[in-house]
Amino acid sequence: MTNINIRELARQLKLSVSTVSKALHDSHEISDETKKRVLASAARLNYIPNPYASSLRGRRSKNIALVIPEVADSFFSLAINGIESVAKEKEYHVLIYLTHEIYRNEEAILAELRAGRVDGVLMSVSRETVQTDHVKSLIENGIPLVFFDRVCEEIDTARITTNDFAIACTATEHLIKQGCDKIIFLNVSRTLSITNRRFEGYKKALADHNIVLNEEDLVFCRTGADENYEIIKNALRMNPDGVIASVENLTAPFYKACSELKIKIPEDVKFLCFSNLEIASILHPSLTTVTQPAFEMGKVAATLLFKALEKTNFDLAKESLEIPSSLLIRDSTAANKIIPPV
Amino acid sequence: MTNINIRELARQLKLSVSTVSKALHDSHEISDETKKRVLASAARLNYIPNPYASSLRGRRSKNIALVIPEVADSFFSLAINGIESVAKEKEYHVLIYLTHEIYRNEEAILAELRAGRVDGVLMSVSRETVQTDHVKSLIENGIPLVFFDRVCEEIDTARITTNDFAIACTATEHLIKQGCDKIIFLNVSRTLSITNRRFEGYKKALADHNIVLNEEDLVFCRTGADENYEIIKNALRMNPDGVIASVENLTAPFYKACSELKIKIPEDVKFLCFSNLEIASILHPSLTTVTQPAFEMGKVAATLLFKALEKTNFDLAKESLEIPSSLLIRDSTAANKIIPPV
DNA sequence: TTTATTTACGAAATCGTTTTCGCAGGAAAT
DNA sequence: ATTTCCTGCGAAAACGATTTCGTAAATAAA
Repeated sequence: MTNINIRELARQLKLSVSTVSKALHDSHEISDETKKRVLASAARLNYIPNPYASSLRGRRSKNIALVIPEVADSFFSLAINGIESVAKEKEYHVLIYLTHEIYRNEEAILAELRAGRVDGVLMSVSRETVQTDHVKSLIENGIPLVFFDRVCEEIDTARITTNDFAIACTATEHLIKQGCDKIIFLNVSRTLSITNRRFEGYKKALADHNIVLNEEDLVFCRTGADENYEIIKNALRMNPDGVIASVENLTAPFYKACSELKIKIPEDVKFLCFSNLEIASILHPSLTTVTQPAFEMGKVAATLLFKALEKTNFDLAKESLEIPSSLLIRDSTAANKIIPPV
Repeated sequence: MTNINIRELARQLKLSVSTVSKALHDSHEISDETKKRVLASAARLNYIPNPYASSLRGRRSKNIALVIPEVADSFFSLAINGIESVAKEKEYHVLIYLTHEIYRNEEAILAELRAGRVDGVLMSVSRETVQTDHVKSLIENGIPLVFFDRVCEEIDTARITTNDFAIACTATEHLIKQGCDKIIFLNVSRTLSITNRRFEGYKKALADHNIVLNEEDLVFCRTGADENYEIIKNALRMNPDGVIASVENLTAPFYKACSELKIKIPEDVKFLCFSNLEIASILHPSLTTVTQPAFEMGKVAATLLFKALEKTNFDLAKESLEIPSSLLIRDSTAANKIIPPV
């Protein structure tokens, strides 16, 4: 029924508990013969060490936490795969926590983690996060944390990001080259570093091409698909010829709004989105995306965290890394055919 | 730096460790005044009990495991939300494990879980799973398990499923009513209970309408999008007028294949898919789906698991539940216009 | 007044490992 | 022949909480 423990194992082998433990850990103190006996017995009896006893004694849990806003977002689900692949290799376990983009959830989660349920934390902050005391407090408690994608700039630890500024600039220039000069930027948060960096890249591209940025060109969306649909419909009334959506889940409301308003993509308005949606290529028109290296970012973040866990004196603060995104040009930003002058 | 423990807390309060522990657990043995003092001190010093010590002593971890094939699938990401919502309420933590549809991964994960890292398990089996010894062994170790969506029929525990058979029948009949009589079924596994039940529902509908089922009408896909694209292209050469895809990730290869072969949906072939994709409605044509109550299923499965954890003598085997899916009819299965006879 | 009961707390055992330390006994060195 | 050094193992002390049991004082019952 319940699991066998090391004492019982020792009793059956007529050895002491400490000898068995050492044999299982392949200690040099134990003869090869004894080791073989112990391992054979352990396998036969299906002995698995109690993880809580090990953690309590060894002060390491073999758990890491993954703190993210949402899981129903392709960036995060791909990143999880990257993280899981590393964790599995290191024989670590992954605890998943969702903030649902709410700061006080994030705060409560990190507070709980301070107790040591996990050895380290991988995190992407919520849209609302401005304060960072909860993160500082965790790190001060000796729990290393690596940010990926959505980071807190002021925290001195590793940040795995992508080139949001540069790629947003490139993407905006792409729209400009395709003939746009009234481009709207759909943001979701005034505080989120990544979308703000994307916005800065967009501004840079406009400035470089002497396009004036009007206040109305920056539109803030919310979390619900329905409200975003309304917000986008409103935004489209300003007759933009290009739209950049800073997050994936604005795609559906955008396509719907265009369809409702009989606005044609890309003829009337060109559209591109920061997205990892696999299905972007079968949308109609197929969607031009800025695609982040989600799996890779997860993998690198996890690898770094494990380095910090394995090596002492490993300074995470010196390990930030930027992995480039790619602009995948598809039909939603195709140039209009030039009607030849008569 | 490191967390304060109960001994230090007791020292500062000039109380014994046991008194402090009891006060924190609101024991009747402790006076209100002392309780107040202890709670105040604990809050001030940011005391959080070491979860491993508690788990070791109390023989419960406050962890549950979620074992699923993939996270990059809308059904599972929505189900995770449902599960997380319950876990959070119960102050439990969720460990996530991915099998990537590989049986031996599933086996290794469950073997590890037998040691007691978690108090209970929520699981959706991989495509490859036929044997069930790993599950039995876990349950025999006293760890309750609840299946959701993809279940093992022969294991005597709670199964949260949806009406795969009935809804597949309904969906197939819908295609028949729309004028199809050569309908192909895209399956992914010979062993997976849910897609097989869907297949049975499809067969029933065909039989009810006196449509002969040819061997070639059942097509098996694989895991990679690219190979599925080829498989589907091949299948389309049989000129079906209807296609049912039993899992979500066949949508993209199907649309691509049709586009490549210049086959029009729904004029040349009507298509529907078992899917929770939110953007089904903005595909072109918008996609008719059989949509499972993913969030609800996750939530119910988790709720049931917690009941089993809280109550003794709660018989999970008697708690299986079926929650109906819905057929969301959109343009990909629209009837052809009837060309009036001259 | 004596005895029973309640109240409020502390000492110590316990959960299952890991690790430090000690100690035999044999081998090697002096 | 004595001392030093390995080798292989066991006893016991952690890790930090919970819980059982014991007990002194205060109160209630007799």
